[in-house]
Amino acid sequence: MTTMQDVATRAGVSAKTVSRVFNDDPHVTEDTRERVQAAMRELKYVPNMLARTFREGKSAVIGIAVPDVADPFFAAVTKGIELAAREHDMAIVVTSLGDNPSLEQSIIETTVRRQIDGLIIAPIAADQSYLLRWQDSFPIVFIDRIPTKLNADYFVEDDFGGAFEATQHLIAHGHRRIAIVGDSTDVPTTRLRLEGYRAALDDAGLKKDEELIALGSRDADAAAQICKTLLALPDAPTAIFSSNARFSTGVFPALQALNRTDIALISFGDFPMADVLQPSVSVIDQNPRQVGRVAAERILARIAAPTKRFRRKNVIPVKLIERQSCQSVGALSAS
Amino acid sequence: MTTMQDVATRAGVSAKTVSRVFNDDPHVTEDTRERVQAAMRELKYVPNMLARTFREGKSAVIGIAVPDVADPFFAAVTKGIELAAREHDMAIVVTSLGDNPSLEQSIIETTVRRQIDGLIIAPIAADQSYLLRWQDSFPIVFIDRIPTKLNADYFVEDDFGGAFEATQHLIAHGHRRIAIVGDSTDVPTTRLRLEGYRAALDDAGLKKDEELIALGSRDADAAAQICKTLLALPDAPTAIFSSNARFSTGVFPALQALNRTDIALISFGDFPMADVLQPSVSVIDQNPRQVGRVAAERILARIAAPTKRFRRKNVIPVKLIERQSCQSVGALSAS
DNA sequence: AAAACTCATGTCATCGATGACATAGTTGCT
DNA sequence: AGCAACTATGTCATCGATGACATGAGTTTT
Repeated sequence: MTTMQDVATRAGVSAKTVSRVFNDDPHVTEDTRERVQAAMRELKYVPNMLARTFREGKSAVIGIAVPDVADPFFAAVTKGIELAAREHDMAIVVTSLGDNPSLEQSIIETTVRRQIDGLIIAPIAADQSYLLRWQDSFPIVFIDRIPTKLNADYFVEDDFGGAFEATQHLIAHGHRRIAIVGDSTDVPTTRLRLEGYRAALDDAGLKKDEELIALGSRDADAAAQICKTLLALPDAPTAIFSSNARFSTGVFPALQALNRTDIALISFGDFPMADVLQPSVSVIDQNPRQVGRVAAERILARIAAPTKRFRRKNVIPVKLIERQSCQSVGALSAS
Repeated sequence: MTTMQDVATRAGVSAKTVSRVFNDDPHVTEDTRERVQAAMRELKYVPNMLARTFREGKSAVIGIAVPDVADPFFAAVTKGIELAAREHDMAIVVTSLGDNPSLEQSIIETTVRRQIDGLIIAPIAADQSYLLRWQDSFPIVFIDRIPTKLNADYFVEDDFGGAFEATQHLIAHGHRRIAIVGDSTDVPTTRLRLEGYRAALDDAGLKKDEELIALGSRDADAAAQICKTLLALPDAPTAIFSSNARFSTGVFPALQALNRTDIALISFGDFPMADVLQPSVSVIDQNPRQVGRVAAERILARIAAPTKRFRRKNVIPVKLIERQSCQSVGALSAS
């Protein structure tokens, strides 16, 4: 590997001068500059970022930790972060936390040792207090899920509002027995969505039936399974509110397999092909790319102005995209 | 930030001894070890990876460059790489190349400056000779697309075979006018798939009609558009071979919008919900996660044994997943 | 013409961890 | 006892780039 010293020797100057040329320092004669640049070209000099960043103590890297990079939602978030980061010559190191909350801390800590300049995290555990000690080393921004036992910036979707709207939408279409399918209430997101669901039922004066609250699934398959159980109930639901997109990709096929596309479905979170399924699935759209972008911009803003004050809690509005899956049976077949 | 020197002072030893304790060097008395460990705990010492890796000249990072991290295929590849990398305590830095080939080189070069230990790339440009000079610094592995103007390891799917099989499958279902939709033949992948398609037609003694070869689209929307054009042809195709999954997510809705789900469709590359669409879409499955894993393992193997020889060209078999979209009209409506 | 000032360039130290080597103290063996 | 072998620990240099400061040559000022 070619170093500045190599270039310096070749050009007959000191390493410092090479550094100056490289960094466009005006205090270099045109003549020297050209000789150095020629030497750089000949030796194909490439700066060693590791040395530079080591000296600065910073790595020009933003760490990203999400439950699963392959999940379309988080993949889109990642893309949003990446695009924003690139505008500031920052790279991103990405990590999947998986679904075992007890591993979260150690996975994060290996990331953090790399002297990242900022961390964007969608946590899976029920306690992020371990991040406290890092907070004055670099900015930390939570996305999708609020931090627990820690104060930090966060950008979350309007979980309560979205769930409320989704449920209300089902009610408006005449549904009275509405089930909710989701993961664990350990996840703050799910908790809030459940609350939104409950509030909408209350609002409409509907009875809340605990047997229609089907939480606790771990993946799409489990969601599909629980969906079958729900429909086998003596007093089965006529509509399902799927509290996240991942589960919707399990619930929809389950309904289809049972030939029960008469059951209304609405999903918190858009998902690929939701608009071309039959029936197309109404969703609460979260704009993940935007979430990623604003989170990254917050990190960058905090790096640029460490003392400035920012709004901690940021709720990103969600949008109901109405498709066919909530239409009443009559309306659907008539279409 | 706490350094080894801080810990050393606190424990009344030299920094080197702290280093020894940290690295489990046996030449430390139990007594000293404990004092140092206590000091580390009190000061919450965390090693500075940047310093370590700078000294080693390596960063314990694998660089990944793909056209788009948010694309489900590449997201899955990334996941596969990440899981393999983590087993070796390596992090991944991810970069999207976008769709402008002329930017590829500069994007890669910013990644490469970070002294990555290996690079996994799915290129978008038509010339990777610029990577030549890096080849003896760290292993480079191509995925999905073979390198151009460069010799390097690659792991690609069986493009020719898969396309052949897909086309043959359509022929077996009675189709005689089969269109192919894809991006540019600048992409080797597409070129090979086109060849597979042509070979299958030849094999069956079918006439190859140039107007059915609809390449050149840049995204799903363009693919949808071209699909409409195809169907408006006087002698329109009865089947479409979509040469990649991304485009299939454009073609399918287009067919549906035109109410032409009688047109058979097969997709090179599985995509989310393909199995629950109506009709469900037959695909050539590529197993992206596996592609990611083997690519990462090759990187790791090359790092571990720099002189060992490996097979350069690796073709990963693909698998036809038969669903409904190629069934003849009669069969489908009867199902 | 001497003093003051510019400007190009160089020298040295530094960032944190760690190899190479040094040193002082201890144990073991004849 | 005397010397080798070993052990615990320390000192120094190093990785590459770059800030702080130094130097020396040339230029301006009075």
